[in-house]
Amino acid sequence: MLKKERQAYILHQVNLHNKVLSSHLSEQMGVSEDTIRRDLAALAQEGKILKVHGGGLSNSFHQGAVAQDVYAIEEKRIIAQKAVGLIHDGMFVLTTGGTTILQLARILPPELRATFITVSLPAAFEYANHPNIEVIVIGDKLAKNSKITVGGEAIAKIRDIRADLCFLGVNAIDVQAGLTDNDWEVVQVKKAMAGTARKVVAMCISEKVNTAEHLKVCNVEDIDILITELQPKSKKLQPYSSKGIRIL
Amino acid sequence: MLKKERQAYILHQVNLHNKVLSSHLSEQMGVSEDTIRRDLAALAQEGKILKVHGGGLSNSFHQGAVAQDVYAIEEKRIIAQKAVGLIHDGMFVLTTGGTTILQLARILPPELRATFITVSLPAAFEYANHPNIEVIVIGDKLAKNSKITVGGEAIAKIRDIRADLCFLGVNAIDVQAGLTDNDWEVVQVKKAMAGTARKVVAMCISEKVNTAEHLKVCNVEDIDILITELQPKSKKLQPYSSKGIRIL
DNA sequence: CAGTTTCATGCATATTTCTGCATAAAACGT
DNA sequence: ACGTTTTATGCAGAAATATGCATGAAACTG
Repeated sequence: MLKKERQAYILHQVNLHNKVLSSHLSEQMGVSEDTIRRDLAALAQEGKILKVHGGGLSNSFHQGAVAQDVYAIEEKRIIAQKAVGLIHDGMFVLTTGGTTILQLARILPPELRATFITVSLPAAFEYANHPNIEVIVIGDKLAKNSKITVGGEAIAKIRDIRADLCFLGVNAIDVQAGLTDNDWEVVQVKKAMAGTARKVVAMCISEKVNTAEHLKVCNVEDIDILITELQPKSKKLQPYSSKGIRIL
Repeated sequence: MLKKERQAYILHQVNLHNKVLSSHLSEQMGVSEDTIRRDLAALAQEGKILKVHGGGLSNSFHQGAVAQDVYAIEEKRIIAQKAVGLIHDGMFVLTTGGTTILQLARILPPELRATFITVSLPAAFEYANHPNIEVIVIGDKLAKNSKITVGGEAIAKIRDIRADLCFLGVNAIDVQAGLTDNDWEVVQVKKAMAGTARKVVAMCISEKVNTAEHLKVCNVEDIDILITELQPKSKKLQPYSSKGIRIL
C-alpha cells in the first residue's frame, strides 16, 4: 500500500467516524503504529485532521460541520462489524442497497481483495473508495428514491452471477412471513440475489425482527445467516436459530 | 510495445484502480522499472496522474476528496445551457460522464420528460433528482477514478440502444486528429455511444479545441453538433463549421 | 503516583529513485 | 542511401525515501 493511498484511507475514515485510533489503523492495514503516527502527523501538518494522543480526530469539531445522521447508526455499525468477518479474499459478493450495507462498505478492511457486485449506486460509490476492491455495477432502470437499478435486465444479470455471498439489507423479517419488503421492484432484485448466492446473509436491526411488510422476498429458511446487533443467543432470535439459521 | 501504447495502458490502469505500482507495471509489460518511471513522470507532467514514491495515483487524491471545485465551471454552464435546448420530450439520450455533463444534468427543465441512459454514476445521481426523467444505468466494471462503468458488457448494451441524441463530454478535439481521449476503455464506450446515436453532440470547452490525446474516438465528421462556450461564428470554430458541423 | 499506553528519536534495512552513461532504434537532412 | 541527430531504453552505482524497531520520555488512567 502506498503512503498517499494509506493517508487517503485514513482521511476517509476520519471524515466518516470523526475519530481513528493508531492502534486500530495499524492493525487494519498491517503497518506499524509508527507509520500510522507519521501519516497522522503528515495529515495534521496539512491541516486535514487534528492529531491527538492515541490517534486522530476530524477537525470538523474545530470548524463546525455536517454530520449526516443515519437512523440507528450504532446498531448498524455493530451489524456491519459482524458481517465483515464473513468476507474473505477472492470472494464474489452480491449486495443490495440500504444504510446497513453502506456501513459495511465503510468498514471493509483495506487489504481485503474481493469483487463486489451491486445494484445500489451509493454502495458502488462507497466500494469505489476502497483500494483493493473490484466493483461491478448491475445496470438497468434506476429507481429514483432507493438509487438502485431494477428491472428484468438487472435480474437476469444477477442470475448469471454465482456469488459466494449475498448481503441483504432487510426491511422486515418474521418467522412466519419470512423476509418481506414494501417495494415491488426491490423485492424482485432481492429475490434474484437470494436465489443465486451460495450463502445468503440477512442484516437486520433488532427493531425490525418479527415485523412484516406486504411483499415477500423469501422464507426464513432460505437465509443462511442472520445478523442483528443483539447477542446471538438473545431470546428474540431463538425462533430463527431453531430453524437452523446461523445467528451472528 | 510502443511508448504511447504503454502510457495509455498505464493511464487506464490508474483510472480503473486509482493506483499503479512501478514494480507491478514493469513486470506486467516486460520493460524496466526505469522506463515505467519515465512514463509515470511524463504522465504526471501532463497532469494526467499523480506520481508518488513507488508508483502513481489518480490525481483525485491530490485535490482532496471533499469540495473539489469544477474547473472552468462558468464555461461549462454556458455549454450546458446551449445543450439543453436540443433535448425534447420523449427523447432517448445517451451521455458519458464528466463535469460538463453534470452541469447539463443540473439545469434540465423540470417539466422535461425524457429517458437518459448513462455509464456515469455521478450523472445518474444527478438525473435521479429530476422529477420526470427516466434513468437507465449501463452496468459493468466500475472505473474507480471516473466512476463510469467500462467493459464489453457496457459496450454491448450501448450498441443495443438506438438513442436520439448522444452527448459526449470531450477531452480533446482537433480537425485532423478528431475526437481523442486518453483512456482506452473510455474511448471504447464513447465510440459505441457515438456509433449508435442518431445525432452526436460534442461538448467541449474552447481550451480543449485544437488539442489531441493519444487515442481516437471518432472523426470530426462523425459529430453532428459541436458546443463550446464561444460564439458559434468564432474564428477558432471555423474549421469545424466548414466540415459541415453545426456549431452552437 | 504507579502502571500502562503512546510518542519521539535515532538507527538499520529494504525499496525506490536519480544520475550519468552506453546502446539500439528511429527520424532526419542532404 | 548515408551519415548524423534525436529518441528510447536499460544498467550500474549513488542518493533518497519509507518503514520498522529499540530506547527512553511523555502522556494518559484510575
